[in-house]
Amino acid sequence: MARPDLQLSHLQHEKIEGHDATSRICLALAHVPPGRVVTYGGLAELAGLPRAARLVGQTLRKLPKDTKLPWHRVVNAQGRISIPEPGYQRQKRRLEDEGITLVRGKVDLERFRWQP
DNA sequence: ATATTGACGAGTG
DNA sequence: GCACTCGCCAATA
Repeated sequence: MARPDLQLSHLQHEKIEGHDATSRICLALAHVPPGRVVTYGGLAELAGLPRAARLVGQTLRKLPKDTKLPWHRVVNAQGRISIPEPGYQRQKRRLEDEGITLVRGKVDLERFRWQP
């Protein structure tokens, strides 16, 4: 992995192709707008890596704590937060701060899923 | 080079 | 809804 955490300013107009898996995932993630969410599998597809949902999880897991990337906008296919405490609370808080509410522990994907 | 490991997902009972 | 299995795939060990 050449670049574990790319800076947003460097991502904006960069092409997806030609990067390693980690970079492509970060690039795709940087495009997910506030107030919307994507699933791990969905992000993998956006990154051009179909069926690499687990790789997305593995990649997000090691992002630096102070990353500017919207890691919190990624939930699992059931709309549930997929990380253990204390991360769970951190992510939930961040989502709610963007107006994304969790009903019975789940995000309503019908309403908040982002589709470019 | 082989085996294990998941912030996963779809299918089944 | 819950528990389990199986397939997936790159990173790690």
